[in-house]
Amino acid sequence: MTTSANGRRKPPTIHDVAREAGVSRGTVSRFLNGGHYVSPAARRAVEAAVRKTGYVVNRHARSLSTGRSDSVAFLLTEPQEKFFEDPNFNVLLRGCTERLAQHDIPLLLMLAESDDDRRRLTRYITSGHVDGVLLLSNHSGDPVAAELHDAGIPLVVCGKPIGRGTKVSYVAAADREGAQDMVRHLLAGGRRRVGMVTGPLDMPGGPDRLAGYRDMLAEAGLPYDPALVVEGDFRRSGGERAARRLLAQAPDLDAVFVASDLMALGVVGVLQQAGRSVPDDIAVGGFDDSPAATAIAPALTTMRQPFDRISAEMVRMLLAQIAGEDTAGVILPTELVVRDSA
Amino acid sequence: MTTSANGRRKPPTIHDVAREAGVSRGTVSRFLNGGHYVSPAARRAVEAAVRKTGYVVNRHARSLSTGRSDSVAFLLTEPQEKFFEDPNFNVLLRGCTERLAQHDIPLLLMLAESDDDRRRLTRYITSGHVDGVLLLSNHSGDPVAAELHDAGIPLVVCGKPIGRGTKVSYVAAADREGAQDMVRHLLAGGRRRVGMVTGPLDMPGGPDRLAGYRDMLAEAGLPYDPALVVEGDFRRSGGERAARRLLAQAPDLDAVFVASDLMALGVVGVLQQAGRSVPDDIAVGGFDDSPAATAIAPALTTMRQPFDRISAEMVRMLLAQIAGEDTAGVILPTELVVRDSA
DNA sequence: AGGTGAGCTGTGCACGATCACAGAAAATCA
DNA sequence: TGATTTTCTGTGATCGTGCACAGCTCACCT
Repeated sequence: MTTSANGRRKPPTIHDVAREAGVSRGTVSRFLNGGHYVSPAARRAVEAAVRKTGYVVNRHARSLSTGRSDSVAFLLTEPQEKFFEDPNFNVLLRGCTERLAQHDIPLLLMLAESDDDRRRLTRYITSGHVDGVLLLSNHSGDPVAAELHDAGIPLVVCGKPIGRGTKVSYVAAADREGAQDMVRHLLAGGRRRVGMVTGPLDMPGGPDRLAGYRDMLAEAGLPYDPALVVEGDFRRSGGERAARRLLAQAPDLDAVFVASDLMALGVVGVLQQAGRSVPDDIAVGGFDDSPAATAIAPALTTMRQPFDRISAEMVRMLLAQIAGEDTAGVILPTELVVRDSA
Repeated sequence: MTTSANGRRKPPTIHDVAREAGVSRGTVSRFLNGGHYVSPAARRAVEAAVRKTGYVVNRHARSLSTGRSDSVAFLLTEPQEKFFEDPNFNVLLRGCTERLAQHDIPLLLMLAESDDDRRRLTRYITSGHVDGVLLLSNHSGDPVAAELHDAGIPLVVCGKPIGRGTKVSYVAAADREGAQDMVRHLLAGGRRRVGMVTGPLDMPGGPDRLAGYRDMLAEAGLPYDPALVVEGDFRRSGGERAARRLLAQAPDLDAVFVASDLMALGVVGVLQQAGRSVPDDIAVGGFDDSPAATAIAPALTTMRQPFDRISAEMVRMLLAQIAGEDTAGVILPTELVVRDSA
């Protein structure tokens, strides 16, 4: 362990360990990677030498040699707050972290808000610093997914991509069917003026949940009334805005299907402030079954997205791609969770 | 651009570019790193060759050669939600990202919740994958800071470390003086039963803000009443809990100094629910001047932490350390922002 | 005894870049 | 003009690993 001019230590190499242990580089390398074909005596000597020298592997050298980096990126291409305020995001992130941890792979969170960030991180990723990318919230116009895919970087996006552009792998919930189930539930409760707050229509989950809503109206023989539908942004504040518009445009509505729980919180709040009782006057159905759903009164009736399975599937597919296999899209079923709001 | 057996492209190297451009590797390398000592003709040829081959630098190889990785970690060693719900965190993170962007350095967010994560990421970092670490929220018992420091990794922590352990660089606000200013303001408003909700006493900002509070009580000749002081956790829910305890222990209190805005939101909410008017019955002073401070009624009187300067200073110090310089601790002044709550 | 295979070990090369160095060409100066 | 500097270029050597290969020892089997 030597000291360089500027006072920063120069870390020991595998060579130093080998010399210290009285064995060759190859033996040390074998010890570090699984430990097969290493005699007990050599093993003990190397263990001691590693401890004594304070050796840690140089990942640049290892990666250069193996072509792998043993790390994965979790890429966000929208303003931080949008994710951070969303309990679903936390669940998803934690799920992916834990699954990857089982393979001893660290997850690096990367935030790309500006175009400048986007370029910098794309370059960073394509230059090999991660083995693959988990991508959240790609707008239909977002070029990042296509760029990474074209660069040959293993990639799994969360949510079914909108534009039928490049053929990227994705994991999504059954948005259309889930929306159908929820609206069916609202109608079964006797509601007839059922409004909807959609997600952004250029984002995963936007159009499909709207389509499910229209499916059920048609099946029930109810007309589609544009005044009953408002586009939101998956944020709480967007839900509040949407609820105010709905009350103005269609004061007689008796139910609302809201395309995310976070927006639903905002909707319920505004409805209550306006003197409407939930669910007596207006039933509210959410989507996600996020932790926030039970944090308000009345507890939110919602469609559960299987976030555990989604994150597990995302990681599984990404690792498969990294291993050289091809993967396609996966759609997982949702489940109606009936609570008090509908 | 060849295709390997499993269908994954094998990326072009600097050698391919050199051959394509009809120059040597050295010339290509010089072109990539600043472009000095490259003739106009060679420059054009290399530019064209890079475009044609789709070359991107292999950062593992570069890092192995240079010893630098040109990336920095932002390390969080507490549960995600704790940061994500805090608007201050967003400001700080964005500030650091932007400052680093000016040097074209990507910021990698790393979350270490479990001990297992902590070990994995420490290993990842010490094995050279980042040039330095910005660390948030280190408890006094948290060994991460010491480990990284001992491993010789450039490191700057946010907030003044509690335990006088290792000598790590830090950037902090003037917690004690800021607390003094706020309590002085409350006393100047005629309040005499001034309570306090502290931060965790084993975290930066915890003990010092409490000390400032006691300073001012002493200066005003008021006794220190333990019933007026409750320890919080810097979270909104913790503020709510603390407020309920304060009301129970000291129903006659007429002011509260809360050690963070987020907790103050919770405190104000509980006080109002209990029928106390803010600021008429009870004045509330916060700390941070987070974006949340103006999101409630009454708008929060608070101590502004100069987050812009804090993030700028953290990045400056980290880059200085990476360049081989030594850095110490920096304390930046706070500023009283008088609004409606006190 | 001789052949076979498994366990273990060391050596050389490759990974893809940077960098120091030496030498050639062009520009400047006396 | 020749001497000197400046610009430009190509060639090893190097960074610290992993991996293929060859060789060596030892146990086991026929």
